[in-house]
Amino acid sequence: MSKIDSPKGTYNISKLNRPFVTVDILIFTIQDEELKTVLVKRKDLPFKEMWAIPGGFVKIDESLEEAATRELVEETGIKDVYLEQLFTFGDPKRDPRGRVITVSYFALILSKDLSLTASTDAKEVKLFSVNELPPLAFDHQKIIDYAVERLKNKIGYSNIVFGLLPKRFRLSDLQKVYEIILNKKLDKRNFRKKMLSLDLFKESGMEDRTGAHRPAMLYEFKKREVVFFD
Amino acid sequence: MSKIDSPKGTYNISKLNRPFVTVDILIFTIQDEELKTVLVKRKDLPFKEMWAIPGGFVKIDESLEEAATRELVEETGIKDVYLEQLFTFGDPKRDPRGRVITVSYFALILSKDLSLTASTDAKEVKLFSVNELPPLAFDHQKIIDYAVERLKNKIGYSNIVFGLLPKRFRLSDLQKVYEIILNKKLDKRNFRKKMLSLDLFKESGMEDRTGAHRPAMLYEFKKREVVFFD
DNA sequence: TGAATAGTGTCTTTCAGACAATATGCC
DNA sequence: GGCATATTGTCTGAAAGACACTATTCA
Repeated sequence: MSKIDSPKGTYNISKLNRPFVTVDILIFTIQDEELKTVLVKRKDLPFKEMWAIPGGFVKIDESLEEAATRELVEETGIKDVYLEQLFTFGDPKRDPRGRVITVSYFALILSKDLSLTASTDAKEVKLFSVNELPPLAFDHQKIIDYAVERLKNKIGYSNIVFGLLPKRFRLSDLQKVYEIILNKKLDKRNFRKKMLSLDLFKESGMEDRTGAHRPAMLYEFKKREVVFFD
Repeated sequence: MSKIDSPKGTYNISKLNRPFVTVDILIFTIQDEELKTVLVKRKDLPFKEMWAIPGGFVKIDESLEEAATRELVEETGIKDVYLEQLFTFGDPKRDPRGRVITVSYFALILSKDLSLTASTDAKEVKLFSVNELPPLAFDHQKIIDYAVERLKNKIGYSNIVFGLLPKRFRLSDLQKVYEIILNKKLDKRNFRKKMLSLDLFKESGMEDRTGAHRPAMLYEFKKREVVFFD
C-alpha cells in the first residue's frame, strides 16, 4: 500500500496527516439506586489526575467493536455484553496533543458482575453517579451527557435494560431500573400493564421470598438480545 | 506533540499505526417519485469503475462535520443543509488498500437544487433510486441500507423532510414525500389531521393553481431546522 | 359538465395516565 | 395482628386508523 485515492485524485500516503482513532466506552450500571458510570483517573498529561471515560487506541487490525470489547474486558473483565455505538466525536481541538477522533460505545452491566479491581494496572478506576460527576478530561462530559440522553430514549422503545437485570428479577426491580434511569417515579399498575403487554418476559416459576411480605414472582427475559418495540 | 498516552501507559507516536479517516456523505433527494441518492463512479483501483458514496479524507484541522459539509459542497454546490451523523464503519477489511475508518453522514436535498454537473472534476456523478442500486464499492451497500432505515424511522418523529420540500408546498406534496420514503400509501385524511396537529407549518396565504382542478393551499415550515415530536 | 385534485368528519379501537383496594407471607 | 410488598381493574382522554363524500377549478 503506497498510494490511496480520493474523490479528488491520488494522494501520496506520506503526505496524508492521519488522525489517531480511539474508542471510548461508557460502562453504565446501577448501584445504590443510582445510575453510575465507570471512570478512570488519568496518570499523564494532559488532564493529569482528572477522571476520564475508559478507552484506548484502535489497533490497526481490529474492528471498532472489537476494540470496544477489548477495552471493556480490560476494564471490567466482562465479555458478551450488548455494545452500542453512540457517536463519533472528532473536533480537531478536543485533545490538546493532536488530532484524536474517538468512536464512543456504551454498555449496560450488572453491578455485581463488575470487578473493577480486577484491572491489572495500578490505575484508579471508580464508579460515579452520572448526577455527581467530577470534572472530566477532554470533552468527556459532553459524551456522557449524550449517552445518558440516548439511554433515556432507548429504554422507551427497546429492551436494552436486560443488561442491568439478573437472570431472574421482580417486576418491581424492572420498574426501579426505569425510575432510576428516567429519574422519575412511575405508576406501578400502568408500568406492569405496559411491560407485560410487550411479551418480552416470561414467568420463571420461581418466587422471591426475601423480606416479611408477600413473595414476588420472578420473571426472565425471553431473549437477552436487543429487541425494539412500539 | 511527540508522545501520546493511553490507558495502558505511554506510546511513542512513531510506533502507532494510524488509520485513515474519511467521511462518506449520503445525499438523498426525491426525483420522479423515487428516493434517490448521489453516487460517483470510481476512477481508480480498487473497485475501479464501480459506483460509490461520495466522500473523502478528513483534513487534519477540520472537524468531521466540516469535512462532510465540504464534501457536500464539492459534490453538489449546496451548503446550509441539515447534516446528520449516521454511523462509523471501521471493519479492518472494508478497504483492501489498508485501514480506512469512515464516518458517514446524510443530507436531504431538494432535487432541483442539485447541480451535479457543477462538479469541477470530470467525474461521473449520478442519482440512483435506492431501490435500483448498481453494485457498489466497499461496504457502501450496507451503509446505504442503514441510512435508508434511519431515514424511515426519523421521519416518524421529526420534521427532517423539510429538506426535501421547497419553501412552499401542498400537503399532498408532503404526503407524497412520506409515501415515497416509507414505500407505502397513507390515508389522506389521517395524514393531514396528524401533520396539521403538529403545528410545524403555517399557511403561506398562496395557492397552487396548476392543473384543471381545485387549487391547493400552500404551506411553509415554521422552522427549517430539525424539531422532534411525539 | 366532466376531469382532476383539494378538503373535510365520524366512528371505533387502542393506548396512556390517573387512581386505591385486596392478597400474601413473615415476624 | 401488624408490617411490608405484590398484585389487580376501571375510568377517562388522546391519538391512531378505517372509511366516503363534497368543493373547486379548468378545459
